[in-house]
Amino acid sequence: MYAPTEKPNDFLSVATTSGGADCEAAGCSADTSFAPGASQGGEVGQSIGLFVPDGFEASSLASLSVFEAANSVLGYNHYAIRIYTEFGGQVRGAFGFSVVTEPLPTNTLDSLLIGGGRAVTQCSSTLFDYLRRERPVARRIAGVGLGTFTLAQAGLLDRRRATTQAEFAHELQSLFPEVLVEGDKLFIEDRSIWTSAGMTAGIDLALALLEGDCGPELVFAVARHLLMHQRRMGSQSQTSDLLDLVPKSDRVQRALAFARENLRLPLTVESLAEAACLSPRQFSRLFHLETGHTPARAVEKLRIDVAQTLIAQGRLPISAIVHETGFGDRERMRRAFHRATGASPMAVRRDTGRSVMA
DNA sequence: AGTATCAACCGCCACC
DNA sequence: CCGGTGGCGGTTGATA
Repeated sequence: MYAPTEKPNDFLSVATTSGGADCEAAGCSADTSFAPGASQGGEVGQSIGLFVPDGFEASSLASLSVFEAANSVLGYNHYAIRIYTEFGGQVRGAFGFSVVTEPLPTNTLDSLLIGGGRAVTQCSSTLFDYLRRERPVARRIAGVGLGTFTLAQAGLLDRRRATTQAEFAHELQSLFPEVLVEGDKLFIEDRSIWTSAGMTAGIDLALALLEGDCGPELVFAVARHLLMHQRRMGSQSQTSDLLDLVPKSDRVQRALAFARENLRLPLTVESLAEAACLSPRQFSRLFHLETGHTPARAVEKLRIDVAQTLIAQGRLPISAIVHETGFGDRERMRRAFHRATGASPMAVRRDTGRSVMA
């Protein structure tokens, strides 16, 4: 659960002077009315900072939307959200737009996220010194996507488990042999250092940070606010088969949406075909053509994915998860898990308990 | 472990 | 003729 920070905050005053429109768009209102350490509605605010290097990718900013949404759901600024560069001022993203930033604060940050990008050149040694200095002070530090490389270069990931975008995992490992790279995970936490894969995995990481602060109920509300179909756990593979389920036609998309929303129903090919307004035969054919999966297999993958998430959360008994995911009975779910993961649901629960929250 | 049943899948063909 | 669609029937695999 959330532990209030006792640290002073000298950077909030900077925010009122240098926080520009870009900063406000990311959720940090220039006239933010709360200050960490002071109560509002019985809650204490926390500072979330994102460091962006020159040439950062826009997806680095996406993780901030989680904390912005949390503020929106809560109805007040529980999180003070800031974007930083080494010395403040404008920084240019990989795709041409600029963001107004503040200089990195000292001894004040509760959580620091590090963004990255393909176009990012060498970061300065001052930054690495800063990260090494802040690591024991900040409650948690996270490398989002290629930001993992910055943490590795600063030596923060030595003998720690870490992940990054799958296509750069090999490079990360060869450049930094001391890092225990797990290139297929969505996100990993190892002793308060978090790392994630690229793109939307940063959002999943941010949701996990939020859950640590405020509990699962707020996370569910924020996920709904962000119109996320389902949350993904860190242990899930970046190359999850679910990511392949991106059909081109409206009709197959309708059927998939129907399946996601009605996972508890039997979901036969016939019922999915009806949702897609196609004959079962044509639906089957089209579905396989567009997703590379047969309808029954895709439904099973959806069920397993949701079941894995619920199992990892550990809040529901297996029998309730069986019902929620439409498996019908424990034996069917156990067999489906064994087919997909080679392990039983209980083994997955034990495994995720170790690897996600370790 | 063996068996019956049924849904899913897929090749083929016909129709529009 | 071609592409999209639907029906039929055999095979396969999961389940009871």
